[in-house]
Amino acid sequence: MKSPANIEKTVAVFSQSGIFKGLDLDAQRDLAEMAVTKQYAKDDIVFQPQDPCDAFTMVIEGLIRVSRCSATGKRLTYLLAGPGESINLVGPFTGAPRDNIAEATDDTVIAAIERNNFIAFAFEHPQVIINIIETLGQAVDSANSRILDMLDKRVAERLKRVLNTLFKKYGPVLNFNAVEIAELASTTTESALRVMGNLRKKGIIDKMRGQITILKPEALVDPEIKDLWI
Amino acid sequence: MKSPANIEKTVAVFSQSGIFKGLDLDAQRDLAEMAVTKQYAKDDIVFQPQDPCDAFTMVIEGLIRVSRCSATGKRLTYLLAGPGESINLVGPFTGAPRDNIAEATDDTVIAAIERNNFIAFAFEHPQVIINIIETLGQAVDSANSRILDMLDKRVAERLKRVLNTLFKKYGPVLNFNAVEIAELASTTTESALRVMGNLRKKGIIDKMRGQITILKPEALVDPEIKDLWI
DNA sequence: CGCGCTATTGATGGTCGTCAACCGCTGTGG
DNA sequence: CCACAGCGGTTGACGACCATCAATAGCGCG
Repeated sequence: MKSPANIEKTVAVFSQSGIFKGLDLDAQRDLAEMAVTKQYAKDDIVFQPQDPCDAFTMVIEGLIRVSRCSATGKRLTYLLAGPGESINLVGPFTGAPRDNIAEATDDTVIAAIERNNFIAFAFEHPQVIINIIETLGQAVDSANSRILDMLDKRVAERLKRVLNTLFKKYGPVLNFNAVEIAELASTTTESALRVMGNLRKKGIIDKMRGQITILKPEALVDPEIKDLWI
Repeated sequence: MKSPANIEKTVAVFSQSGIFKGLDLDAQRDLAEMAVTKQYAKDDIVFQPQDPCDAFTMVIEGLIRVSRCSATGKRLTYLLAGPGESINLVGPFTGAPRDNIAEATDDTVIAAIERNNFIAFAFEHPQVIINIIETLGQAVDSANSRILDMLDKRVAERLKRVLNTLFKKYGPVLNFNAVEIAELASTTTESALRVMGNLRKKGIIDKMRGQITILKPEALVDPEIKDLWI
């Protein structure tokens, strides 16, 4: 759990993360010493609505989907956290539960830092606080931008934006199925499938079960539109 | 500008605010001494997209609307800031411009604290940082909840939610016109008008030019649904 | 008094959510 | 090793909801 190799791996991820980037190496190593790593298998639940928050959590390896459900069971995915991304920026400061659910979409390793230790560390390193606030600002902007998209974009355009964002983040081969794409584009599975059917006919993407391949990324780009933050 | 009466007024607002609540009085007074108050008339613009942020800003009196525009000119209002609410929680920490526009909807007085002074103060009073992060968390949750509402609620339900939230925040007499309500409910002016026409026929609200009166607040409540944060 | 903005209501059509049926994998259990 | 269940993918038909356009009326301000 606390083997030197483990610590080094954790430090390596921290140093590339949006939150801890730029801290001096000693501080990052102190932090890594405080971290406990945990393993999750595909589809394991990392936290649920109602769970209080007792630890800051960052993905070391793999991918975690953070989403929120409506009363009628529709699901909105608002964060896909890969290595170096945190799945709970607010929780450690308040300890309170939120309405989100976090699930591993792959075999995943996380680093968890007990909330009080994390808070103490953050206040000793103000840049960490600033990074957190900046990231939360991006989350707010991204959510508002999705609302505007729903007002004046059709499903096809929203979906292209999602695919383009995923392409920039993960490259041309995307391991997502239609349900997951729909939850990112705020639409239904059927509509997502229909639109992707068109994109396939046009030779812009290809796909097989659970996998989408972007063939012509340039066809997805809408100039004037910023990427999403997910 | 820095008359004792002014300072006292500012302290009084700070002490009721979500961000500075609970700080000891000396600290609040120190902060108020740093603040510069400014007046805005109805429809004045407080900041615009592209404006860098150089001061933390809190409303002392009046009301400021913070919204964001889409490429096609649609506008989404995501914050109505009254006394004790801040209109830029992220900006002071990054200094960077964002895509929001802030306008006074009434004659309004704000307190502005130069960004570096504010940051220094916040780091000396960690509770302020925690309050800011908690508030940003509410903003993210509220935005996501609006997205879910657009997926599985009809315009009538969204609008009732908006009216109910405004009622709780401002009481039964609301000085908003149909355009402003539409921008809060993510719909068009016509639809907002139509729905409010129905509510009037049912005796739930009354309205005249630029003013809505809630007659039966209980008819707006949807159990199971939390209030919005706007 | 006339211009402009808000309110109001009607008519129309498009988008897309919903329901339903079907196909082809894939993995499991007999 | 095969059969079957179950899930993801695919396509079609239908219709509700609501954005859009349009036309008009009322109020306020210079």
